[in-house]
Amino acid sequence: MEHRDYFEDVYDVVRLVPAGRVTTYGAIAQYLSLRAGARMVGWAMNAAHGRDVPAHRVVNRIGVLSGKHFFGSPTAMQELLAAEGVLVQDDRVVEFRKVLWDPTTELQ
DNA sequence: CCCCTGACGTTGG
DNA sequence: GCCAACGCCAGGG
Repeated sequence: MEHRDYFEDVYDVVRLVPAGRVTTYGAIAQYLSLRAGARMVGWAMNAAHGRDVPAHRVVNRIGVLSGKHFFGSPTAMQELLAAEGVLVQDDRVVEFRKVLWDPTTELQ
């Protein structure tokens, strides 16, 4: 992958996540070989507001909705996921392992 | 320039 | 599985 603005690279990957599936900050960082790491993927998402990016499909490594605070209401992220068939309970994605979509293994 | 704080993750105990 | 310590880079104070 090129050394273009990596924020854009992150957004491109997030846009590839199918509805009904979720991915993680770390998986994206690994797929793009970002030396910066998962933390900067989170930073990129921070700047993704208003952009055409399905940010609700990105959760942390154990399936927790760590970014829900950055959505309009406390339940907005969960509702967006539920509308796509991804159930959330106690801020955690139900059956996380099954709905996880890892670009490194899915995009070949 | 130093210190702290993150939409994070790995490692070691 | 839980917790603490780091590593990571960008911004803010």
